[in-house]
Amino acid sequence: MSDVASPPTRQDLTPGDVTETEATTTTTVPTTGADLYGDRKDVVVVRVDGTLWDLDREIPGGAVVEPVTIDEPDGLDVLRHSAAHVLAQAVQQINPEAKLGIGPPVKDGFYYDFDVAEPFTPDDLKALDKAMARIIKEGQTFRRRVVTEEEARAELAGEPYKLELIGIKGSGDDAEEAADGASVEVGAGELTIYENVRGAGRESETVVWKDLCRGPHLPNTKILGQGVKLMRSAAAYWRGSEKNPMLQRVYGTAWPSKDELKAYQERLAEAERRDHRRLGTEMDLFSFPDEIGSGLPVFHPKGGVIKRVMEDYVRQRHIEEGFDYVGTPHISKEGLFHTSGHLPYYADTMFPPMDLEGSEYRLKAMNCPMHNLIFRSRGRSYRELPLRLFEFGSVYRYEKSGVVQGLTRVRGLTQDDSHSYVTPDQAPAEVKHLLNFMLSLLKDFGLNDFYLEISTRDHAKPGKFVGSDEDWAAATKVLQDVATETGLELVPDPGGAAFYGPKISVQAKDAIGRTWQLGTVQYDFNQPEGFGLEYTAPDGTKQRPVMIHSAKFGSIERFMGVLIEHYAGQFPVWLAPVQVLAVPVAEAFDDYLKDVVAQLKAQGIRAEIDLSDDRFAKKIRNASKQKVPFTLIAGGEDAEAGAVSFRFRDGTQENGVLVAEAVEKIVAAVRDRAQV
RNA sequence: GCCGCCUUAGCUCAGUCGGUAGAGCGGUUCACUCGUAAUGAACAGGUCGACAGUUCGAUUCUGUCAGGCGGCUCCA
Repeated sequence: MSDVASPPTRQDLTPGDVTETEATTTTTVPTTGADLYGDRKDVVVVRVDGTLWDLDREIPGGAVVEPVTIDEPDGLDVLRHSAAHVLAQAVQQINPEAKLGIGPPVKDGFYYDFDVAEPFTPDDLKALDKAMARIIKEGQTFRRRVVTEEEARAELAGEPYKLELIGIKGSGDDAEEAADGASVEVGAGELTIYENVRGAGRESETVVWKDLCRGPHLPNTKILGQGVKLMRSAAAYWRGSEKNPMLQRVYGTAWPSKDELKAYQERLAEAERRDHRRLGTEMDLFSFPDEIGSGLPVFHPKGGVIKRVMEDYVRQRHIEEGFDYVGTPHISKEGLFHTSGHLPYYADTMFPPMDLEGSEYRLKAMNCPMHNLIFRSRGRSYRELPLRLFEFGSVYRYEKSGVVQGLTRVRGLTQDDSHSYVTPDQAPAEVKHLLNFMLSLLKDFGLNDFYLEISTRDHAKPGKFVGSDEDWAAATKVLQDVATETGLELVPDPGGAAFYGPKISVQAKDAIGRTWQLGTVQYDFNQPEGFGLEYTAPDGTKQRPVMIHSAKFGSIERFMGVLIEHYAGQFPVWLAPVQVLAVPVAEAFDDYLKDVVAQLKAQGIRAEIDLSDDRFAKKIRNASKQKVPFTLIAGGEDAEAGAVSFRFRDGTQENGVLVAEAVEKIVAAVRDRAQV
C-alpha cells in the first residue's frame, strides 16, 4: 500500500507525544523491518512513515518505523489479504483457465473474484481448502517486485481484469473510486507484482505464482497457519456494476490462530440460533404465506402481541412528546407522488399503478405526501408550529425479488412515521428533540449502544438531489450540529441522502455486536415547496415551513426482527407474548393455579396455565422452549403455604413466594420493562 | 433484477439409479401421571412447490414459473 494518503501517523508527533505501547523507531541508516523486528513473531509488517511495508523491504534512513502485529486491524487486513492470494493461487492451480479479479480483505475475512466457466460447487470449495492448506504448510515466501506499466502489461497479458485495473490507474482515476477493493491491487503509486516463492533463498527456489498487487503481505504463507477457512461462493458483478460481467466470488475467513477461527465460527452459529426467521417459526410469531406473496408477513397471535405492545407504547410516547396521531389510506392517485417529487426518483420501487375510473392509483410507498395534505387542509398559524403528525403508516415497496429477506427487508411494512412542520428557526431544536426522543425510545426497548450516520448529497450526482447548494448546506449544518451534540460517534455517508434533503440515521448495536440501521431524521425543504405549504407569520405574511421526517424504528417489522435477534427470543417481560405460564405439579393443583392466573389476568398480565395431560417434567420443558419469562409452579408445599414457585428462563428458581407477592413482582417487572 | 443452490407431512429431515413414499417432533384419542427439559400406545396427516415436456409410467429426467437460502446490485 505504497504512497497512498493514509490516516494521521505518529510521524507527526514529537517523541514525547507517543503514548501508545508500540514504540516507534527512527532509522538512521537503511534497514528492513525484518532486521528491526525479526525476533518478534507477531510482527507481520511495518508502518513506515505511516504506510504499511513488507518486512523485507529496504527502509531508507530517517524514516519513522513502527511494528504492526498480526492481531491489530492493519495486521489482520494483511493476514486476510495474504489469505486471498493463497486462495487465488489454489484456484489457478486447480483451474489454470480461471481469470483473476480482485481479492481484498473484508470484515472477518477476505474474498477473491474469478472469471471461471463453471461456478464453484461446495466440493470445489473443499478441494480449494485442501490446496490452500498445502500452500500454507509449505511456507511460500511473498516477494515484492516493482514493475513498469509495460512490464506489468506483458506479464499479465493473460489476465484481462488485471489489465483493466492497470488501465484505470493509467487513466488517472482514483483506483479506490474505480472499483471497491481495486486499490488493493493497484495503489496510487508504483505498480508492483507479488510472487509466491517456493524454497526462497535456496538454489532450487521457484516462483510458483504471481499477482499484480500493491501489498503488503505476510513474509510467509506459513503464518496463516490453521486460521483460514473458505466459507461460501457467490456471484458478484465485476467492479460492482450490474452492467459488467458476473464473476464468481469465493469468501473466506482468516484469523491469527485456530482458536480465533473457532470462536468466529461459534459467533456465526450463535447468530444462526438467533435468526429471527427461525425463531419466528419456532415461537409461532409470524409467517410469509406464499399465497400472499414474497415479503408480505402475517403476524400470528403471539407475534401480534409483540407488534401491538410495541405500537401501543410508541403511540403513547409520541402523544406525550407532542405528536398528533393521524391516519391515512394505503393507496392514492399517483398525482400525489408527482407533487411530492417521489415518482421520478422511486418509480422503480413503487408497485405499478392500477387504473380505476380513469385515474391511476398507486400503493403508498411513503406517508409524507398525505401528511402534507393534512397540514394543507386549512390555514395554519405560526402559533401551531411545531405541528407534529404521527402515524403507523402501512407502506408498500416493490423490493427486487433478490433482496427480500425475513422481516428486515419486506414489501409491506409499517412505518412509525412522523412529520414535524416547523419554522426554519425552530428546525434545530426540533431535530434535537426528535433525535433524543428516538434514542430514548430505543433505550426503552433495551438497545443502548448507538452511532449515527449522516447522509449528505453527492455533488458528483446532481440529478439525484433537488434544491440549491445553499439550502443543502444549511440543512446539513443543522443535522451535523445536532448530531455532534449527542456525543455519539458520527459516520459520514456522502451521497446517501434522500432526494429532498440530508438525513441522520441511528445505527444500533445488538447483544452480539451486530449493527442495524434503525430510525432516521430527515430535513426537508423541498416538499413544503412542492405542496405550497404555508403558515401565517406574526406579521401576517405567508411563510413556508420546513418539514422534518422521522421514523424512530424505521419499520415495526424490521425492528421486531432486530429485537428477536437481540434478545434471542427471550423478550423482556413487557414484550413477551406470554408473560406467565402456570404449571401445576399435578392435576390436584389445577384449580389453585387457575385462581392465581385469574388474579394475574385481572392485573393485565398475559398469563396462561398448562392444563394438558403431559407429565410435569414435560410441561417444564414446554415452558422452557416457549421462552416464557415467568414459569409459576405450584404443588402441595406451595398450596399449603398460599405460595407459588418461580422458575426463570435460565433454570434458576425462587420457591415459596406468597401469591400476592408473586403478583406484585410480576406486575412490577412489566411496569419497569424489566428483563428477567 | 443478476448468479448459484434449495423446495418431500404443521416443523426438521430421510428416500425413490423412473414403477405415486418414511422417521422424529408436533396434532388427535386412550391409558398413565404429586416437584423441575421428552410416560407409553394407537390413529390421523403428503397430487413429493406449480405448470408443461420426454416416457407405457414422472416425486425422480428436461423446461418455464413461484417461493426460500447465500451473495451481487439496490434500499425514500
